[in-house]
Amino acid sequence: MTERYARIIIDISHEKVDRTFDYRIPERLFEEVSVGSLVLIPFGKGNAMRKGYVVGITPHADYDRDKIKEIAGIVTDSVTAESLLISLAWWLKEQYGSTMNQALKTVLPVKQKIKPKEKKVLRCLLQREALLEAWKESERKSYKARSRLFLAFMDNPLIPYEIAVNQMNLSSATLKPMIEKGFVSMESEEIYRNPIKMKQSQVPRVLLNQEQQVIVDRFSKDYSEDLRQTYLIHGVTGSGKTEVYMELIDTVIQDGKQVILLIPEIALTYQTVMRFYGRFGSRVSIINSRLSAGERYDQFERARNGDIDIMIGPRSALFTPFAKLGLILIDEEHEGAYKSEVVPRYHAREVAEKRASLQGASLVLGSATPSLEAYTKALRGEYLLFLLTERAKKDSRLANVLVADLRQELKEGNKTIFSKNLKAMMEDRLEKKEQIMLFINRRGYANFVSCRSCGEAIRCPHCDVTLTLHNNKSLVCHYCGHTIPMPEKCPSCGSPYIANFGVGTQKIEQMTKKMFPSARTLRMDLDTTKKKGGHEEILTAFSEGEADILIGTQMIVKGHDFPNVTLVGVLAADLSLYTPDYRAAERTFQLLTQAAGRAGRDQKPGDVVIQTYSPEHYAITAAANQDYPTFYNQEMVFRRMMKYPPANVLLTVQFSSRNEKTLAASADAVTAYISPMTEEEMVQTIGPAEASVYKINDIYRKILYLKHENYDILIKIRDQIDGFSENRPDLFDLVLIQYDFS
DNA sequence: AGCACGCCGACT
DNA sequence: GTCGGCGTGCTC
Repeated sequence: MTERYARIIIDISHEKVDRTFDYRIPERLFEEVSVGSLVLIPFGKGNAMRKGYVVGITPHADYDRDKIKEIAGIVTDSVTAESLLISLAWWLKEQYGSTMNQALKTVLPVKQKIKPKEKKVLRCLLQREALLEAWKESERKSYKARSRLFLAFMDNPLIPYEIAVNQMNLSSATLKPMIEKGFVSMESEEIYRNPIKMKQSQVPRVLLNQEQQVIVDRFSKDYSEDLRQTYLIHGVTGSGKTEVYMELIDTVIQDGKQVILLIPEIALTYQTVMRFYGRFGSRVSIINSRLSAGERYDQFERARNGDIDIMIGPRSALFTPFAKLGLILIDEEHEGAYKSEVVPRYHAREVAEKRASLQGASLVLGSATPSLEAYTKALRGEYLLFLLTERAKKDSRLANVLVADLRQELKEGNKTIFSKNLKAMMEDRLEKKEQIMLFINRRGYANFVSCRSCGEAIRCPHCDVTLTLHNNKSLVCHYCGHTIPMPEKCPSCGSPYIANFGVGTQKIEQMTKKMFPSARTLRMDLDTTKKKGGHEEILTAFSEGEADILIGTQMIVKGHDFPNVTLVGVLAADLSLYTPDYRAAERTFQLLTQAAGRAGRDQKPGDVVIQTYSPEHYAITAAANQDYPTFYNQEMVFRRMMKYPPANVLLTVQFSSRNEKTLAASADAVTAYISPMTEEEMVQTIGPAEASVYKINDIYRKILYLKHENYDILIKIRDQIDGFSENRPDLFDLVLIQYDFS
């Protein structure tokens, strides 16, 4: 007789039980129990019934046969969304390499806290006299735990249960008899949270142009015919993708289904939010990283209860527990923020595809500069591609782009950061009272400080990077935050001639003020937007015309509409082009295209000046011509030649350790161990090599790259590495191995 | 989380 | 000796 066992996670959130337990599946439940099921199981000494999630099914349990208990039953009441998310967690674990717990925490972030709405409180039932008496008694008998509690009650008759357990180290073994004796009572206090307050304004429905209408019509037709697939909308900046999204959302919620809209956090501005509120009112909810765990829980709860139909948010909104999901939209699909930086290192696009297929939902991706991955799939016919080539606003045209060759400028003796053309155009716009945006892909005052005598750069003692000068008085490490005051003289040779190199936003601002003394400038970078709402504040000030020139990093090129901006200057396009990353050209193209899209959003024509030392590079010429297909073809030649994604799958294995020697030994051992398999399967192996920043926070890192066209083979190799490292604690106890697929 | 076990001081 | 509080460890 065959037996089946289920691997189950107990529905209690506590570190100690944060793992799987095996249970026998009774034959009568063979049909019903599958990965993702929510089941009832007897747990612990008292066999108390608890909920558990089935995360795996095996024919053999690796636990003492006699001690294994049986699943008591299955929980059926309306848990579809939850069990679906559990199976999604399982998929995440398999696909990206993490533990089931890490995957579950990603998918059910609110499971961390048990019912945050309810807060348990201990109330003292003794009067002052009796309390004093009880305390003396417990002191005399040296009942330490009780004594601590009584003492605390003297100050306050109400003590949160959590504090009693965690800080006062009281256990239920102590509390239970005290409750029975009537000394204390346990109460749960309801805490009501205010829902987000937003007024609903009536936004007039915009008439779609023909290109937009084509998308809506096709989607609606497919949707009504129960055809679910992935669509890629490639729309130039300002082509009105949001209007299309709203129509698609409308189609789906009219059908009684729910919608998730993913937006990069940085683009989740007040303006955007208000547009959706205006159209869909209180059926919309928003999550962002500033919400507290409780507020977040509430929003997910509202989704679960069916109080809302639309969830808008960053990556994590993907796990909104909608039971009847009909559509997932990913705006700015190419954004790096859609890739998780922590284990499991999932990509929202891939997870969205999986979730959509699990729940029978459609997926719509939108971008002005699609990722090579998405565009490749669209060309292969896996996605349905739509184009939006016109700007939605009447009379608004794409900007004229001019590329300024900085090598030439230098030859002609121009040592400022502004090329002739840019300077002339800036003067012209200031004259006309039109606005200018200056874009630089760096923050801080300068890249690094170095000595002109000995050439030594000042470096972070914990990380393998140079320190960055801030406000001309302190040096900050951008990796670990280590800060020292700007030294008077060179720490290595003592020479007083030390100075900053490179250019940052602060320096640009200073130089701009020098060159255009009458212009009012605003600066926007990580430093000026650190405080809450700083972001919004600066953008609002600029859009209300409080400044003539906005200087900033990446963040100024996202989203916002500034009708009065007619000139955009990209000061050094090369900065992102020569980073040690195979995506450098793609990212540069995207940034330049987005930046160019900021100019001339209204009737007034716009100009863009791209300053560069590599005017002939295809990422720059293609961006200047707003020519995505040419860029795509060129870049794909490079990716195919180098076997980089999306031509191949790239598995990055990162080894990290505080001990440099152990690190090298373990990385080499792994490489040697997998070499028979990599040779047989023709997997291209690079490394192990030191990471581009070898040391961060005193932890050394080495990288091993594996390339192959077949995902499954790389997964097999990953599993081999996992097995190997588990069997060699001598090498891997102090080494952390992390995987990343791209 | 919640139960049981074993340790240890207090009381008879 | 016994009783009972307290801290810890385990739960398939």
